[in-house]
Amino acid sequence: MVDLLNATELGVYFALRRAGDLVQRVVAEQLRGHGLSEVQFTVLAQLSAVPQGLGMSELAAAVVISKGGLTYQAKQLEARGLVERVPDPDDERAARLVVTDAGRDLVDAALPAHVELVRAVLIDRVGQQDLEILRASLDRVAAPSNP
Amino acid sequence: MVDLLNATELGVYFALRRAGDLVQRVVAEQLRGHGLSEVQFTVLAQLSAVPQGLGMSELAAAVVISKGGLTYQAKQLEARGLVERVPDPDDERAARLVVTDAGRDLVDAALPAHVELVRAVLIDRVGQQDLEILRASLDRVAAPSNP
DNA sequence: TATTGTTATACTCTATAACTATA
DNA sequence: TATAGTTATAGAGTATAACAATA
Repeated sequence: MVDLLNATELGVYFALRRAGDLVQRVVAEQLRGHGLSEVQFTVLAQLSAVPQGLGMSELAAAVVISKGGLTYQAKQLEARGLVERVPDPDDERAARLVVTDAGRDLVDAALPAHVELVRAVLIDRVGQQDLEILRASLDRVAAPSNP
Repeated sequence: MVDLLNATELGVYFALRRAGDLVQRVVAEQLRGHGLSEVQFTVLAQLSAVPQGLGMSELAAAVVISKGGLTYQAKQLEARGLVERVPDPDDERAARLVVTDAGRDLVDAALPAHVELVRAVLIDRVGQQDLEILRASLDRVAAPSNP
């Protein structure tokens, strides 16, 4: 017999899963309206923050996807003119992925509604004074040391 | 120009996404070790709580999956002897899905490690006094009225 | 030898629409 | 007519392993 989770613990677990699933679901649905999957949005958002782009391996690790999987997504995005492959001047093997103006425009176009949605389904549901506690707790859960 | 999210709000959002993703990832990985996907585990867990089983449409709604998708999963589970289709005595059209002893055994076998994992990656990371606040906040996010 | 990235492959999962049968 | 469920189909996405080129 193992230590079972008590009611509060189980409640936290299921609430986290439900909340995470719900936010993910509505966000994914909205992004689909912009022709982007979550992974694609994540890739574009990551690249938008880094003018010089990111190497494929680096990016794959950040997005938590395999190398082959990222190559597939990079092709999809490149075919739509949202990203570009540029050679790395310091490493002949490496290819850096860089967001194009069109890619940045798409992120910029998707962002306002995205923000509105996040506010509606998440921020506005949590009391102002609880936001800080919530973030601190979830940060500990999401900490890099958490395997 | 939209109202941008402030630092705390953005922090909550990203922390929720990261925490949710992390918990989902490690849980999925562990369940794979038991030969179950998350959807399959959810199906078995739902059925384990209902001796008389659930109708396909009912179950599809609960798991948030299409009818066709559930039929596929039901076949997978049935082929492994984890669930059974039983006719509904009250409706000739309907088929109820019922968990078998083997299915219940599998859930029971997976549960202890599952609980341990949830405790390790989630419960133990959140201060005891914050668990209640966390649950309350996430419950509001996950409320049926949302969105 | 190790690493970067692509390719080829195979597989899992999903939604959709058409369909059958019963309500 | 409407609903329960299955089937057929097609598509998206993923990981894996083999590979080529460079470090």
